Amino acid sequence: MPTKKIYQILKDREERLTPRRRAIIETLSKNGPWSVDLILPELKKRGLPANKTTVYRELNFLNNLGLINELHLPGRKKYYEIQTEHHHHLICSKCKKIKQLKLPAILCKMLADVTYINNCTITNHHLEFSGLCNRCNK
Amino acid sequence: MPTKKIYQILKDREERLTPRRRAIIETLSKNGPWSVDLILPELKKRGLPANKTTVYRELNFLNNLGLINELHLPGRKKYYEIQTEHHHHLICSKCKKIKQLKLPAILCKMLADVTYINNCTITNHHLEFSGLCNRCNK
DNA sequence: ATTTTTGCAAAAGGTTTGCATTGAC
DNA sequence: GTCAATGCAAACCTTTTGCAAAAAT
Repeated sequence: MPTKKIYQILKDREERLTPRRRAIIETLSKNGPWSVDLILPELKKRGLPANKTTVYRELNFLNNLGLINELHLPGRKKYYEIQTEHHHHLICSKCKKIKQLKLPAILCKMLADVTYINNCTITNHHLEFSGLCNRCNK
Repeated sequence: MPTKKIYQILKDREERLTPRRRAIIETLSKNGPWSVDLILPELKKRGLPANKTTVYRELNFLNNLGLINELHLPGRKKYYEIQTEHHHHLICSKCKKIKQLKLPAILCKMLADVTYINNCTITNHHLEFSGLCNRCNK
């Protein structure tokens, strides 16, 4: 979702667009799963240092509006991503970094088509791979 | 993996099989993702109440030996499962319970066959669904 | 002027660590 | 007898909450 659309949604809902909120949204719009401790230095770089509480609150705010997604990754930290094209993640067993991956289209479609198994209705899925990322694979 | 095999592996490694360790392994061998707070009452039921620290330590011990798997589920708690048949999870959006699911065999095989994407080597995957479980689906 | 957002400090929630004691082999 | 497992308390780390001050509309 482009940042402009997010700003529009916030405006429609009569939510305020403060400098810090804007900076957090802009940061999130860059690739990669984001955790609070990754976001904080980004904000400082942009000349809008914020308290971590603010960032936590902002992430919950955006998540509750459905504008970002919480990821379920190993470790204690919470990670979020702006809702973009459907994709999956690879956690590199060597460098521990998280990369975004896209599945082959056929497989992707097959997964999306799974809507019912064992009397369970399926509305969404998270697929996470482990292995070696392109850098560590060399 | 059957509990007997686990006991054998522990024996081979000259690790001790204490009553509490055995009770924890037996508990884990029952279906479902297990967190510390789910395991504790099980141990009490079996007449072997344990301190939560013990359970945390035991789970790390078993995980480090590769006998159980840590799951990546929403929330702050850690969940583990004994390595069984390959399967996936559904997190019910209504009752929040976690169910085990098996994918259609074709899809399962296709996923397993994904070993290389974008210069990344893939060795494993976790697939987690959200939706409504069989009970909430009625 | 009113309501939200922000920062700070403190609390909460889950997990880990240090250390003395108990128990397995 | 030796070394690992256990319980307890305290520390730890990430996230949340309460409250007063600042900023947005």
